[in-house]
Amino acid sequence: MDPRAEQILDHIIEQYIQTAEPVGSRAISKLTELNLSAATIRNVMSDLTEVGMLSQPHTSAGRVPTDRAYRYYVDKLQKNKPEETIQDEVWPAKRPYERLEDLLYEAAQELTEETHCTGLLLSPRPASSKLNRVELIGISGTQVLVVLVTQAGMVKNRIITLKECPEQEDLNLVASKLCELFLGHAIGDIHEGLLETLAGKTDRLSAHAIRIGKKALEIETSGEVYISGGANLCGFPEFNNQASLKKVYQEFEDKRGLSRILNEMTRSAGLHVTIGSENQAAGLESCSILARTYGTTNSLLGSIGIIGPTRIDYPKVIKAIDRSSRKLSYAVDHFLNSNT
Amino acid sequence: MDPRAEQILDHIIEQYIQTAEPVGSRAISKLTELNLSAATIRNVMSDLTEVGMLSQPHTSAGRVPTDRAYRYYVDKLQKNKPEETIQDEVWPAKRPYERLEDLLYEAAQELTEETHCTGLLLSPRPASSKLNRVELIGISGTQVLVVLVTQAGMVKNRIITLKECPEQEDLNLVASKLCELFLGHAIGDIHEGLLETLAGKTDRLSAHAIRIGKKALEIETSGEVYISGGANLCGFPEFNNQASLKKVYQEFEDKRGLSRILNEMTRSAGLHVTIGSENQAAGLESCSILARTYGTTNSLLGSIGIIGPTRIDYPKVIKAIDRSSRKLSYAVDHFLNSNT
DNA sequence: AGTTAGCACTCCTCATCGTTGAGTGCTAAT
DNA sequence: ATTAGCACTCAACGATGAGGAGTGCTAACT
Repeated sequence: MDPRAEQILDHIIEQYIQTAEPVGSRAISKLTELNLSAATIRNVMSDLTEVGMLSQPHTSAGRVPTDRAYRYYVDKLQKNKPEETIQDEVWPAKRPYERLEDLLYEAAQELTEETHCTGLLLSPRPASSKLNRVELIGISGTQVLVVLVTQAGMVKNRIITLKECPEQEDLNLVASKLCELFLGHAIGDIHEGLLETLAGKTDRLSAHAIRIGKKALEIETSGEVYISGGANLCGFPEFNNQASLKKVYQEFEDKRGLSRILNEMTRSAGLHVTIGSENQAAGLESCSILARTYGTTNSLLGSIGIIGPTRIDYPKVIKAIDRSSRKLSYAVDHFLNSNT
Repeated sequence: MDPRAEQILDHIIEQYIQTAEPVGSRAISKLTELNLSAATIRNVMSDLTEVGMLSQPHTSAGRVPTDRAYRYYVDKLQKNKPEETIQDEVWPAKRPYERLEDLLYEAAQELTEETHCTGLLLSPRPASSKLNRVELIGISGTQVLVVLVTQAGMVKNRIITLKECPEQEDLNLVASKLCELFLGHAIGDIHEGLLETLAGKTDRLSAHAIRIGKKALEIETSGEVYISGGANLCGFPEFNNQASLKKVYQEFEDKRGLSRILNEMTRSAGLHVTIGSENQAAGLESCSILARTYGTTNSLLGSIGIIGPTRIDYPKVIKAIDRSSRKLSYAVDHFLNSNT
């Protein structure tokens, strides 16, 4: 693409992000240093419309960037990013955190306030969390309360039902056996395969351990989605009617769509952006989602980011998310080290 | 108040609930069996306006019921209610529930779908829950994971930090001592007073128990608010602008206002209704909240209900809530009995 | 050949202005 | 006490027209 056309497109996008109004050729001619007449800009705009970067609400209106234009814009932003000159951001811990979740929520809320958008957070995937502790507590004839403590300090509990439930003493033995054998392994891995290593053993304890472990370690493979500041969407002109808001809020309730998108984003490190129709969720086709992974140096735990209209201030929001995710990573690292 | 005026007021309210449009004198004259001319109706309407039961959007529009009118209407509905002829509603358990919460959420969702409003649920107040089991699990030098199991089958865990943490063996002894002494007592009561009964004892274990129990049993005194179907509010004509929606959604996020209202409602058995400005929460002055307590015969656990615009179909919604809360009570009872 | 001024054209926006109609309040007759 | 009649109010609607922002095209300019 013509470099001059690129420049013009950038200006149109930035102008539209600021004003939410279709951008005309005159505005670009006046507001930029290009010293080009409106007529010239018009020719370029016409070309950009032909290649699907701009659209017109109606014949005599200005131009609006398409999803494709935002995609191009964001890709360029990422490419020209100053080479990760980043000093680690420090989290000014306001108070000691008891639970990892508290830390995560606070980070998301801070990001929400900073960007005036809606914050998204994907918590660490339980199945990928490393086992630190198992406790089995018989609570009735057939039911056992399973308490799993991960090395990330998260506590999960579930109640499982067994046909025949061993005595509490045996449960304790099974629990400590599981701990001993699988300490530090991902819970999902233990459940999916490692338990089988016990299959050869014929002692009573191992048999119990397999049977109970198979149920006790069955755990969510996706992280949980936390949403903060959903009401902020009511501030955007693109959501000025009930129908458009309803679609998004429905996605906020049935979180499966968001969960899929955020889990997908957590598969590789760094910033991920999905724009408008790129979102694989029916209600989010007029939204953009930006999120960045957080975690320790050698493992991605989850993602933190925001959701807003496709006309979102990408540069500003990306900066905020970068900072946020770094601060959060720092804090999580600190949290984990101080707890082991 | 004149019985005829009452009749007319009822008709106006019911008409307005159906149409969401100001109701005129002609409509009442034609639609009712009263055989009164529009002029007569007008006179009555004028009186009703004077006593604050009706209001006019503008001079030449019909009348709209005020909050006070809805209050009068709901009070009458309650008074004329057929004397609790109620057969217990049965919950057709679709699947076995592992956790009490699952049961509660499903009840709220069912109510939401039935009423097309937004469902509210207040879960049992942890501090009022009766203790069934305590486990103390040391997870680091100074931190102890506390697992509380209530007799309602709810599991709560928190992490507490102790200056000096006893060995796991001692923790186990403390836990079983606490269990033994306080089984079946409300956790809040134990924390507030019962622990003191140990103060006389001078043995090491009792000292530990007081110190740890004071921290371990510190627990929320309010139930948690669960909201289901928030997007449904987007369907009502009264919320057809961003500002009005935003106010309500902000209350959905910072749940303190709703929590206060629902907790208050749970103090006495039965149906509770707060209408418009009666709601002690800034964002809810154009909403009505209806909720009914649920629980076992001798203890109120929480409340289930709905929130919608003040122009809500009170008779229908009240019926739905009554049914729902009875079904839920039945199910909770069943759940508790099958688990002990 | 790229750029630009000029111009006709489109079409949204906004204000104006009757018109309509639903609804009211008042009065006088029943 | 009730009601018919009537004047009045005011939102809603549609038509009309001016204004203006913006476009696309063409012809002239560098």
